[in-house]
Amino acid sequence: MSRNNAGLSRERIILEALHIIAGRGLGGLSMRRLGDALEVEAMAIYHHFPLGKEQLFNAITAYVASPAPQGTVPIDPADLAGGGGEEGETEDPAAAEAGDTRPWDVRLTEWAHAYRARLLEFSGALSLLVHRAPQTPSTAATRALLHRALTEAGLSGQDVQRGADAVHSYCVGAVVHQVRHQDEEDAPDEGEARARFDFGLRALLRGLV
Amino acid sequence: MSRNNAGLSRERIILEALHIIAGRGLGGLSMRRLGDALEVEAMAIYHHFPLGKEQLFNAITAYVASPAPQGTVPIDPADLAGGGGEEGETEDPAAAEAGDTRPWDVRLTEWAHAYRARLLEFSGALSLLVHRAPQTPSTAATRALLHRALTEAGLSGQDVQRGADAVHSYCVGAVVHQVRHQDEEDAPDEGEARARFDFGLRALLRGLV
DNA sequence: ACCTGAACACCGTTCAAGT
DNA sequence: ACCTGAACACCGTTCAAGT
Repeated sequence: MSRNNAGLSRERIILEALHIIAGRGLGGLSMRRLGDALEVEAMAIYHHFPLGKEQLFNAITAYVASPAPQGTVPIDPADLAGGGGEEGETEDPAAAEAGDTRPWDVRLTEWAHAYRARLLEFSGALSLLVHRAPQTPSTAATRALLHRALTEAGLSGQDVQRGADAVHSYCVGAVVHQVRHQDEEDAPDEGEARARFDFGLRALLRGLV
Repeated sequence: MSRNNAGLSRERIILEALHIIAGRGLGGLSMRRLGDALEVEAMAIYHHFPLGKEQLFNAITAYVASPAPQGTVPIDPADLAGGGGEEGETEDPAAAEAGDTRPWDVRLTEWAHAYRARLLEFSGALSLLVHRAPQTPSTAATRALLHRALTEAGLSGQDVQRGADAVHSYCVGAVVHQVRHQDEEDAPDEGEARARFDFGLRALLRGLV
């Protein structure tokens, strides 16, 4: 029991926290329980997140809201109150998208589906997103992607930003709506849930252009 | 200090809880602090919410998500796990709306603005909505209103339900988006925030019909 | 640098007791 | 019926100490 290097890392901590959240809900995540799962004293976590649980929540939010290539945990010692991580580690998804020659609506819809899938995968942490908007390479890439697509669609001026906000809002809202109602008796299965998501997304895009 | 009837009620408790949440955030709401604010021992709250904090959270969610006439607190001893209150006390907003002869998009937009205002007013409790979908007279009235409006707009079959979900999703998502980013330096003022909300809502309605 | 272990203030909830 | 007050298990975090 008396080791002094348990191989802890921000990434391991975040992943284990997400695992606990998936199993017991956000309220079931305590520093002590997280320490147990990592086979470490709870206080060891504070060496990696000196600002405590709030900073851990910020990092979890940045991870969940960044549908980047797997393993790309934002690593930044300064994701202080209100901020998120900053550094990615694999190739830049914005650069990969820049040369994409497919129609704007195909690119946008593909992004929306990926984002939706990510939020659903970590739906237990979804409520963290309500009061945190971390800035990561992934969120910057998303903004660039949405702006390029909507500009190509014919929007200009402030309509580009407003359109991007509308698309982003719809995606988050649709996932929240699904998660909110998923325990009801007449809840749709994943096929119908996705069909509803697409129905609204198509309508929004149609009305936007 | 030795009174045994402090005039506590579910409504007073919910209102005081909302006041604490507005001032110190959801994490700042504790049963002990709530008791202090109500000038009562924390344990007195359990007489009105026997299932504890979880039941209180459900009741708060039902209150926030029910933009009914002021003072209409859902009063139901059985808003158990996952459920909300059931009984309203003032006149039925669905009945009031039934004879509304204005165009469908006007009625729908008016509802959306009222709902948005309600969610913004209690934005500190917004994250409670993510995992709770209370059923109240107000939510039933909302469903009826949306279905009537979208049917009048020409939708039919499952498109009515899908369209209603899309509108609902967009409204919640837009408020979440605004609250998420409201502490940033380039955050829009309320005028611009509302303009963005309208921009997306109009686009969605345009694409829906 | 990385982790432990005791300590402190606070928390949700139970339960027996008061009126 | 409505509220109190002590008690219990648990929590986040600080701090001095170990390696």
